[in-house]
This record gives sequence, structure tokens and C-alpha cells, in this order.
Amino acid sequence: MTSYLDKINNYIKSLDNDTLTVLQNISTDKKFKKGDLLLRQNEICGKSYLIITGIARKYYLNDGKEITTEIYFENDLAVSFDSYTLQQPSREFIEALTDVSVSITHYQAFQDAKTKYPKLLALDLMLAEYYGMGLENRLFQFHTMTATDRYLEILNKSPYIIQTISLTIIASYLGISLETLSRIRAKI
Amino acid sequence: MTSYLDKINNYIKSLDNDTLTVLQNISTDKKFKKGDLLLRQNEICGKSYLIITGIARKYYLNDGKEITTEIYFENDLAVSFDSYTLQQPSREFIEALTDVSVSITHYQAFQDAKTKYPKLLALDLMLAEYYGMGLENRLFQFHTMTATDRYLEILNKSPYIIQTISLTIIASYLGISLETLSRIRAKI
DNA sequence: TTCATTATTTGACCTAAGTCAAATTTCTTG
DNA sequence: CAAGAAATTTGACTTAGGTCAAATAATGAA
Repeated sequence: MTSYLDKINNYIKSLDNDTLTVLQNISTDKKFKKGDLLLRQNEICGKSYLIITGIARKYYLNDGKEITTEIYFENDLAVSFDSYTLQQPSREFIEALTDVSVSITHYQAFQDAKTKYPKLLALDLMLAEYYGMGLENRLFQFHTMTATDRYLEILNKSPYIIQTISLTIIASYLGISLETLSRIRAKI
Repeated sequence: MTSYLDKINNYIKSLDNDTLTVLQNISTDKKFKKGDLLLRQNEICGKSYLIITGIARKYYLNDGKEITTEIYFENDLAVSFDSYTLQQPSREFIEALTDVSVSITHYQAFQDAKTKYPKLLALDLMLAEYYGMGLENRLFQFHTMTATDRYLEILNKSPYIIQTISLTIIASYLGISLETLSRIRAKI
């Protein structure tokens, strides 16, 4: 999985200048302050956000409670997948957890570029595949693992999450209550 | 979501003859008997199976227990996503739940065709996006819904699953024990 | 049909995780 | 630094769902 990300990055590096230039031309940099929303519920996700520095998350509201679905660090691509893909209102919010600087690519510009540059189409496919495999892994965890094991998995594979993110957010990401997470941590 | 599937099917129909012919040329039909495995664990998923008639499922073993991850009906595309994408050994099995007839497309042939026909690349992207959105929905259900609600969701959206598939398989698909599923059904 | 297998249900009991409330600890910011 | 706010922990109790075992259905092959 990680190696697939490498493959994607190598692929991007290997693009011809022409294609790379297009990619740059349709992207702009922007900064957000901690707490800013990059995307709000019900907005159409018309942009993708490549995180340059900082941390962000994606979440939705489930009877008033914020459920975090993804946490983004440097080089992650933040986007509400279905809203972006279908260009329909988003169920999710994207929020800056720290000051954040991003590279923004507009949906339509990228769509246009893809029709002219099949290599960008291939890139988009790789990104979708990568996202899909991540979802499969996460689903696997929910399907078969106990809350404690899911926590341990994060602790092993993404310890920086534990170190930088509030337990409230981590608990919702794990699909458990804050109190349960606290007890899990106490026991270990 | 369903409309996206429509969009994909319309897209396929709208392909020029040249592209459609290629697609047909790299596909072959095959029949499987009930109980046959289309893909075994540890095999590399080198083919995709479009279900023409019959029912199949994808599952993996979790300490000896079969956990069903997907159930396929007519027109569904059966594939072990990560094994297919990364061309690495599959964690999952694909099994015919009834006699099944499928249209098989070989991975490598499709890869080759994609480089020559960007429209097939675009098709592959759409399929990956569709799969990804399905995973997101399923993840949402595991993340926030109770077992009873997940069952009711199937009952509403895919009643044919309840009618045709054994409760053992449905229970594992829902991530609950057979007994719990039986009790949920008794209560409703 | 009938017997045997397989699928499903039911019972009794157990455990992971949730809820609500209160106590601490840790951060912020004046 | 101090006071208030936010984050985390702890306690007491509830509940959804699991496990193991046994009882019924339902199917299917001889």
C-alpha cells in the first residue's frame, strides 16, 4: 500500500514537462488558519486540497456528533470523495486542525486537463485506487477488529496521529466513545 | 449513486465501435458451477468477472471464519480490488453462490488496451470511483449504525439479498453473529 | 417418502462498549 | 502566575451484541 503511494509519486515525477506544466497551471496555493473550514456540508466539493504543511480532517455530523472519517497530513489529498466525484452537495466538512497551507486544484480544470492529457487521467485513476484500497483496509478493521485492536493499529502505523490529534477526534475516527478510548489507553 | 452506475452504463453504450470492439476482444465468457471458486486466497487476481447471470460473493477468512465483503448479482463486477490493482496475492476468495456465467477480462489485456484507448482508462476510473463510493457508504454504516439498522438498510435497499442469501453469509456481511441476526429478524 | 444434513432459532449467560455524571488534568489567555 | 476553559479520566450503571449449547426447521439426495 505505501509502495503504491511511492509508485504514484514516482509517476508524477516521471511526467513530461508539458503535462507537469498543465498540472501546475491549474493549481494555486492557499493558506488556512487553524479551525477554518476548507469545505462545508452541503457545499459541492469543487476543489481538491493537497496538504503542503499542517493537519486537517474530514468529518460529518451524525445526530449532532462530529464523526471524523479521515485525517490529513503532509502530501495527503483532502477531498470529499463522493461530492467531488458526483459534483453534488457534500455530507462532509473539511477542517484545518492546525494552520495549513495547501495546493488547490479545481475540479473542472482538472477534468478538462484529463481529456487532453491521458497521463492525468491515469494519475486520477491511481489516486482513486489508492483511496479505495485505504477504504478497504479501514472497512476491514471495522468489520473484524475490536476497538482496542483498531487503536493499537493506529499506534503502530500512524503514531503521529496519537501524538497530534485530540482524543475526541481519534475516538470518533475509531468509531468509539471518548470514554472508551480513554479506558483503552489506561489499560495498555 | 445508482445514477452513477447508469452513467457508467451509458458511457459504455456511447463508446465508439472501435473501442467497444477492443473491449469485446479482450473478454471471454465462462460458466462456473455453484460452489466453484473464481479466485482463491493467495492467488493474484489477474481477471475481472462481470456477472452475466447468477450470484457470487467475495470473502476472506478471519481466524477460520468466512467474512463476506461483497455480494454480486447480475451486472456486478467481481474482483479482489487490491489484488487486482497491485497484482499481488489476494486476501479474498470469490465464490459462486449459484451457477454463474461471467464475462472475463484479463488484467494485462485491459491495461494494454487502456494505454491505447483513453476512453477505457476513463471507464476504469469511473469503475474505481463507483467502487470507492460504495465502500464509503458501507464504512459509514459500520461507523455509525447499529446492527439492526444495517440489516434494515439491506432489507430496504437490497431485499433480494435477504431473499436469496443464507443468513450465515448475511450475518458475516453485516459483521454480526448468526444468532444476533436471527434475533434481529425475530424482533422486527 | 424418509433420513440425514444444513440452516435457523432459542435459551442462558458473558463481555465490549455506551451513557451520564463528576472529578482531574492540561491548556490558554488575561 | 492565576482563573477559566477545554481535554481527559474515572465511576457507576446500562445495553448491544457475542458465545456456547441445544432445539427446531427446512432441504435434498437415496
